[in-house]
Amino acid sequence: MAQRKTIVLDPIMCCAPVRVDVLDEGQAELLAQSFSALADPIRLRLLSIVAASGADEVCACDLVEPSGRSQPTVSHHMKILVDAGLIERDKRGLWVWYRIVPSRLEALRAVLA
Amino acid sequence: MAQRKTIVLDPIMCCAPVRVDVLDEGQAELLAQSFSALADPIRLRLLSIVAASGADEVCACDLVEPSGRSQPTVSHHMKILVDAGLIERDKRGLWVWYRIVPSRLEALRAVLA
DNA sequence: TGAATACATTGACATCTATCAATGTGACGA
DNA sequence: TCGTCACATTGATAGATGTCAATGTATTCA
Repeated sequence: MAQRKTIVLDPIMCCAPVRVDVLDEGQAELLAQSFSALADPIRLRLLSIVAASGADEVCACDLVEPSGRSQPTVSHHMKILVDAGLIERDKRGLWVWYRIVPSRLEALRAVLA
Repeated sequence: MAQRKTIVLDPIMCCAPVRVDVLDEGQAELLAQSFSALADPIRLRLLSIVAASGADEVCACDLVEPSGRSQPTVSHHMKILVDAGLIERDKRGLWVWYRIVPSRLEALRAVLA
């Protein structure tokens, strides 16, 4: 299976906005990984469910049914979002709780400025 | 070959930010196509070259060498960026000129807010 | 009209990705 | 300790994607 390294981007900003400086290869590679995490409709919906929930955290058990995918598939997608740094995972007892990482969303926003 | 439909997102905003409302399936599908265009390091660099150039437009002939890819590959990637609405294409004579579409970048920024 | 130029398209291939059934793992409760 | 529960991992498969050589298509100029 393809290995998916956890990204080590600075959470605030990895680089200047695309309008300012041409991205070097390393920056482009890291950013492409982040945007890849957003490049799937199921992952966007999962991210949105977590981000838009009034609560700070959302249980993994509440993601399977609304996503319309199997439990292993949801687990797979959540791992990609976590590895991209967009979501944090916290296991407590039998349940896993997810919350978004606002600074990472902001970092991607900054690149598009 | 896979067909790639031109996206018809509203150029300013397609939907509420992910923090506000859960994306519906149609919105997620359209956004995933846009983010897919950004999910490749070569495309990010091409976009950045066009966006960061002092001039309003950049000639296609100036994209091949800095990208380190063949001419057909660059043409392929530019088509994806154009279809995603992130870049506009203008052919004048033998040359093709590209310029970015700021409103589309802003629309993606808005979704991540 | 014909040759040269700039870019697009085709075709082929290797790699990557999404998906699910089956199975594994760790935690809790009886 | 044993069964159950919640989630992760594995393995397999179909489809998508990036890449380039070869070729096609306009456009310009002589």
